Amino acid sequence: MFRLSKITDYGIVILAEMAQRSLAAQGEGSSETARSLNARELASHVELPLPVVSKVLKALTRANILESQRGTKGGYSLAREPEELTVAEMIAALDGPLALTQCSQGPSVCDLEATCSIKNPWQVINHVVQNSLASITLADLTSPVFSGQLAPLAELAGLGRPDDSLPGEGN
Amino acid sequence: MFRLSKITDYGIVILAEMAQRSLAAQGEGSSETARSLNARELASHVELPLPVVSKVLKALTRANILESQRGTKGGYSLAREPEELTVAEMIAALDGPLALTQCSQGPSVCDLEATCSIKNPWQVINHVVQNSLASITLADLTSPVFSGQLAPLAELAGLGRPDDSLPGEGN
DNA sequence: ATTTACAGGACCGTATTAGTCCTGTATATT
DNA sequence: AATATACAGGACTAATACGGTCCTGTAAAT
Repeated sequence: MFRLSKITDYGIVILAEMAQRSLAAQGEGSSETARSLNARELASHVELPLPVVSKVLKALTRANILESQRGTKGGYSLAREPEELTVAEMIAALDGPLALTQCSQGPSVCDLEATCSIKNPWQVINHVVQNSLASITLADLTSPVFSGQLAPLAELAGLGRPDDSLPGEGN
Repeated sequence: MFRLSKITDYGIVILAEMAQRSLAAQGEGSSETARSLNARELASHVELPLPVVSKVLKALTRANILESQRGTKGGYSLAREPEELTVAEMIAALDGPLALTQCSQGPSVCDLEATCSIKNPWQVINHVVQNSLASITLADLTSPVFSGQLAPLAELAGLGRPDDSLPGEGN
């Protein structure tokens, strides 16, 4: 169905929440470093079950997107500034590396390798998508003036050809 | 895992095959209209089981990407010139419309709609990817000088930010 | 009338996903 | 030190989706 997993979806929601909180904390004159939030707090803020949130947080920590602190006053905090964290990275951390089709993963993975004549093209397509996702940061996602900010990006994608797919509801 | 379905993968291979054949037919001085190929022929050319190929062909026909002819001398042919058919369309036809996350599909599909603050951003991300895919045509895929042809496209994607995701094998 | 080939589903085994839970380890407090 | 808190890393299960096959019907040519 060409859809991201729910875990990834949740992950981005959670990261957006964290980015906004750290922003708010800065705004009210706290110290620069964002306070770390524990899994329970985050779960209640995004209204998702604790085990799910916990799973996501652990995965993001393994991917070095979050930093964790154990113990009584433990919790999670962003390992980087929101401007430095791309959507592509978040997806790679939670959904695995982007590989739209088998042969994009590397040689000898696809059964059709011998007969298929479009290996390279698929790999390029992969890169195009990858780079699209790498061009959007967590900061972009939480920015209140988001649509304005992303306008150049939309243009970028539009450079190719007008969007003539998705022909209405004709399915 | 954020991967296209095999059906989609096959579909693009099949379409590429058809595009190349119609090109070859033009080259050897046949009439302008490409001869239609039946499912059996196509299956043997791409070395895939007939039922699978048949399934793909039917789906592509429903999506108006192919035209079908029934009966003894029946078969399938491209409904449009390869230059007019985008990868985004092929994917939409076989994998369903691109919706990276639930809330991209439309209002009231996502459980988190009330609390989630990043609806629009997801939709924009969706569009960026969509437009990337819409910028590549079937003709691009079969072109022998493909990598050269796509260079501007790769640049296009690179405009955003260098590809800093996929941090090696660090998973 | 018969043969060929597409149309449109139903169907089922397998693999993936979503979500929960359990055991272990690090840290802060008392 | 003992205890409570919170993360780390898996194992595990039910539900879902996917891949692939097959069956019945309809259109077209001989």
